[in-house]
Amino acid sequence: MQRTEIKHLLKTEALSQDVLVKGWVRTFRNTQFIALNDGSTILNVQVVVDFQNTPEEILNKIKTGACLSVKGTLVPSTGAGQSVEVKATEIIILGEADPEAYPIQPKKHSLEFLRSHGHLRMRTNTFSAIFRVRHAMAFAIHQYFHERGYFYIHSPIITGSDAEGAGEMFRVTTLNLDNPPRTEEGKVDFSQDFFGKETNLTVSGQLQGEIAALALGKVYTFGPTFRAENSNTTRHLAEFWMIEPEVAFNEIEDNKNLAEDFLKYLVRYALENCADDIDFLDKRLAEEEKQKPQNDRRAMGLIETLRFCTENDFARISYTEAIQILQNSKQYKEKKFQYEVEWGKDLQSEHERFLVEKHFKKPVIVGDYPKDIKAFYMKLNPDGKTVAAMDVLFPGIGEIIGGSQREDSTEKLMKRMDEMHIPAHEMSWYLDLRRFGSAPHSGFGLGFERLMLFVTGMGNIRDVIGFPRAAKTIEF
RNA sequence: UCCUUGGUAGCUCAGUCGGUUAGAGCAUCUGACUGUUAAUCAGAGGGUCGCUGGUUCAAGUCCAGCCCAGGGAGCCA
Repeated sequence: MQRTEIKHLLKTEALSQDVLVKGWVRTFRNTQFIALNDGSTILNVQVVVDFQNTPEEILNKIKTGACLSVKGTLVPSTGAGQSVEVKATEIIILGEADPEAYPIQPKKHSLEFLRSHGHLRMRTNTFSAIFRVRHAMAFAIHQYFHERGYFYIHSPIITGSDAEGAGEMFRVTTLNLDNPPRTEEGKVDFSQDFFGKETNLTVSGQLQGEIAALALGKVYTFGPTFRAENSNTTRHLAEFWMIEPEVAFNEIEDNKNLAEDFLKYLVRYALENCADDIDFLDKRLAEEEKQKPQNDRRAMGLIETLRFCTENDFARISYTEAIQILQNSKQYKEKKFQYEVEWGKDLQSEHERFLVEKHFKKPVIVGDYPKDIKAFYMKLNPDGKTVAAMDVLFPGIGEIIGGSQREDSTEKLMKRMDEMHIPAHEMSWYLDLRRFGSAPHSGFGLGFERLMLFVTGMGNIRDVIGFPRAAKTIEF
């Protein structure tokens, strides 16, 4: 007999037909009612046990976490919580779960506790919901770009370029670290390493994306990204997934339009395609918020926040305007900001949060940053002081997207590289993109897990990736 | 890396001014009940108080160092 997935079973008309379901016990109530879940949906199916005619040794093994195969008939439920249920005729224990030893019991567990039992946490409602949504978001990303004629580019994981300038890198080597070969000056001789030079894990697929965009027009990458920063926060990982579209002929405004349309599409996709899971996560968040003091609570619930995001235009301001808004704020005048607000200095988290959560109360795109606080490849504006950069700031998360129009003038790019001490000889291929058939082009990077934080309402980035890698954290 | 708050039963936490035998809820086990929705009721078992050292007649409680975790900051997506 074919197994029916619970997701489909719950939408089936109950006509006392024979069915086979398999799944894991969530709770066993009253020696009679099993809440069974098989991961296909957050919803459980209720299995009704004829306990008087079921052997004791089977009944004793129906415990939270145990895996069952159940044959029975699908009937309308007389109970209130569900429309259909399975009257069991045969129960087979596929895998026992000793309740004395199994850590996941039908009670509220803290996220920290579940994080420390990472191999079992996907069996909970919260985490199964998160990972179904994560799949849906990954799928929606490909669908969005595919429908619009973008090409998916596989940027390399190992890079020989050390000029990407996005933080600390993980070294890739096959050299014997106990006794590496040395040059005459006593330095490690990387010419004897596997690739014949120093290599690292990628910190960005952007530069390769630019190569592809200036040939194929519209491209994107979606892959793992590695940063060896010793950062210990709720929004940083050492290994994370990043989406980086890169588009020839797009100028900075086109880039902002793409970012806004893309994010709204993804959020709408989650609302439309993950309703049960989002609904659960909405309730979970509401429960969690209840525990907090009144003025620490979010202004809106999860679903409300997501709808709001899809229905309203993002605010768009320049860095210079942002500084003015901050300097005219009550907080600034009352010296409530810990860090200085001054043209030329980067916006701090507290400033970004003020703009998004207090002033505009919606997503904000900040553009035209001072050139000195941004990367060398960003296009210099006519004022000679700012660059065509853009950061998309989201409530509760901060920077979810960072992007820019790229400098397409060989001369200006070389000047910037010189000023920022980036060795031109190592980047000749990058300069060639400007030297031959240069074109205006733009792109951005979206942190996949930061998107996941927003869509699921979770607070810690380690809870929206299956197997988090961070400083001093690597398991499984 | 810095700041900050924590570490007490399987989990979540309480533990007063340093003072007798370290408590509660949930989970677990046993029994009762049997159309329940994290079922309910009764009872039972369960502790290296993060680790090391110090102060003291006496330390879960005070002090120092270390380890681990949460939150915030920096860096960034």
